[in-house]
Amino acid sequence: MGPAAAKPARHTNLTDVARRAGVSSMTVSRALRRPESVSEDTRRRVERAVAALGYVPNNIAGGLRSRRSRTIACVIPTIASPVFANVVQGLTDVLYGHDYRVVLGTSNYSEAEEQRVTAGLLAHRPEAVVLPAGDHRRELGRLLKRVGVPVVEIWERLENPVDMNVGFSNRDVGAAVVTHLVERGARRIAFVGMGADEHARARARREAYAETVARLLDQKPIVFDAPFTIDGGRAALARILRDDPAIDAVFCVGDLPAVGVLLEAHEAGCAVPQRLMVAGFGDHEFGRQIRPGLTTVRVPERRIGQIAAEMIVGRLGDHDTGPRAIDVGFEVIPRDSTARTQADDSG
Amino acid sequence: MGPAAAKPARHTNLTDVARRAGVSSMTVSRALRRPESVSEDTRRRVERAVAALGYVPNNIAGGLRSRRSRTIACVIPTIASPVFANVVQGLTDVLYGHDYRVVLGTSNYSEAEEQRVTAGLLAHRPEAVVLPAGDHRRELGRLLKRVGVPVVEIWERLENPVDMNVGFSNRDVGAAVVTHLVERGARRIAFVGMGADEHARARARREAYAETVARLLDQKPIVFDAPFTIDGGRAALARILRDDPAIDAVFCVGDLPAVGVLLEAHEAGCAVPQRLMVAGFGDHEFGRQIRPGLTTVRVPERRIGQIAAEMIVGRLGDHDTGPRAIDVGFEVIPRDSTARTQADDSG
DNA sequence: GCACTCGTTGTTAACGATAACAGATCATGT
DNA sequence: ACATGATCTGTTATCGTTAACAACGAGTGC
Repeated sequence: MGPAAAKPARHTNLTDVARRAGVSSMTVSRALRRPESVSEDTRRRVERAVAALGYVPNNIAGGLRSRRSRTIACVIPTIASPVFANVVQGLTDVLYGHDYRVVLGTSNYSEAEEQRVTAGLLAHRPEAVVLPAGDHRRELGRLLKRVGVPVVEIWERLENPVDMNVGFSNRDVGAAVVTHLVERGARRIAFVGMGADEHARARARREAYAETVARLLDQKPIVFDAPFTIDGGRAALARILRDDPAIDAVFCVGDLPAVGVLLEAHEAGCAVPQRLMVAGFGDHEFGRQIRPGLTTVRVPERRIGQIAAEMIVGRLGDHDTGPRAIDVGFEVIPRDSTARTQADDSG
Repeated sequence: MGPAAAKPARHTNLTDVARRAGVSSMTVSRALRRPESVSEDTRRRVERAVAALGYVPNNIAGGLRSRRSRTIACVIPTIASPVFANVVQGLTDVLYGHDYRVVLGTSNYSEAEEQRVTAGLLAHRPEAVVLPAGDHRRELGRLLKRVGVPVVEIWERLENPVDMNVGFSNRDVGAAVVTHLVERGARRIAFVGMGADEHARARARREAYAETVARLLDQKPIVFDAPFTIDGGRAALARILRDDPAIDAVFCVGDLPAVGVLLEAHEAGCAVPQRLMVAGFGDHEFGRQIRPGLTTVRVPERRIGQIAAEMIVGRLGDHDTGPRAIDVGFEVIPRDSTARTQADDSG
């Protein structure tokens, strides 16, 4: 152990295997990648030599020559969020089955970082890049275009994707939830948003809320902003009950504040769903466990990752025919927080 | 767009840049990797040429020659668990700062899969491998040893790590929680475990529980097994109250069943913490929000990833002097579920 | 003025695999 | 018997970079 790091040792390579198997290295390469293209006898001898020498293929060398790194880059804001973790899980699930690996980068919700990280990943010559739909830097778009690598923008369904796109429409989400509430008897619906922290997805939900209450109830939007936390939701409901008691339903931008609304309602003696209905977004575990159960919207996160992977595999394979954009939709999960019966409604 | 996938196009390479800058490609390489090793003038000319041509370095080629892929492999059971997601986040946080990328693999809690995935990742010649401590297959250990790549086993602190190791001791966790309960006045403590699903970490906690109740209370272990869910915890407490009403504290193998215990206690009219104290493990969000708050154990997940990364960077750099094993410890978070006062205790 | 070092740059030969092509062998049909 | 094609294997050059070494000029000390 000297002071300097030991130079990584030489591994056994194709030539070693070839020598041992008594064939050329090209034959070994073939035997490993397309076993049906060599004779039965050769294949067996190569297999034995590989096992005996413990040969591990070197994708770096192969990738250099063939220009196919068998690597897909994925840049997300953070992995420490179930949303993106699930997407990545779906992505790897499918890609590994096709012998692609995933190289991960995190942008920590910073566009500058996203740009830097993506550029760094490109040095590894990924065969495709996956990143969340959103307000990328212009530079990043140009970089990706110049490199000419296939790109999948995920999560949000876009009007004009850079290349490929899988996601759902947050506008549709807003409309669906409001419609659900109205069907259950809501007559005056408030929206709990995130104020200055509002991102594009949240904005889309809010705007769709506004349009839909206008259309179905002829109501003006009533928006209460609060931090995206349980306590934020509590505070929001306190204000709602004080400022506008006629409100009989609340649509929260996410499940966390929605749970806060439920807890505050319980303490304030405000009956859910009889007096007030509550709906959130994201299908957080909380909402499933709390009583009454929280009506919410479930997005097929994992499925988004899987579909992105399938698109990539199709594009890189020899059957580049699949669609370039897919709307995976979402699911409104009705639970007790909006389970108002006709009898309740009349009260 | 023909039926076959287009062969990835040739990118601008070092030679292109060199030609434009009027130097040799070796000089460009140096200017990019160690700018201080070329003259001021040369550096500027190279920078300009790089910018003009939009050159993106090719790590595949560089890695082949230098045998340094600047890639770290990380194999975890699933990314869709906050535990591992946080570890990976910590890992990438640090590694990206040192210009390493993380290639991810998931084993889905299967040893066979772990073996396969790791072998696949090794083809990309990672400079180190990170994987959870645990019962790897023998083959895997041999493979890693033969390849000679540095390995960090994470999460659990091991007696005999394969190579490097960062984690905490689940035995210490068990002892610390029981000690906490005893200090708060517990006299008869039950353990809610996971029965047949018990993994090595859970077992360590259970065994330490048994030893510590023996030592401090001269009590025999009282174990109730239940599924690792909220409902499992509910069922476990129902049995506890029926079978052994003298029990005044419950240590659950995880927060999920512990929350179930809390909920069931509430419904059964069993006062927490006065009549019964409850402790869990994992610092799940639930436990923070529920009332009474759940006493639990917090493990510095992200820190584990960061330390693993630091160990790797040290090992691969020219200062291979750091420790090869680190116990990151853990933190008992006392909340109301064990906040019994002296007065309570006497009742 | 000579040997020597230092800083800078260039030249050459890998790294380990695979694409592309060429050659060998063998069966088959005519 | 011979062309034809199918099947299998070998040879050569190459992917883009960097390690290793060589070379050169300028400055330095004696």
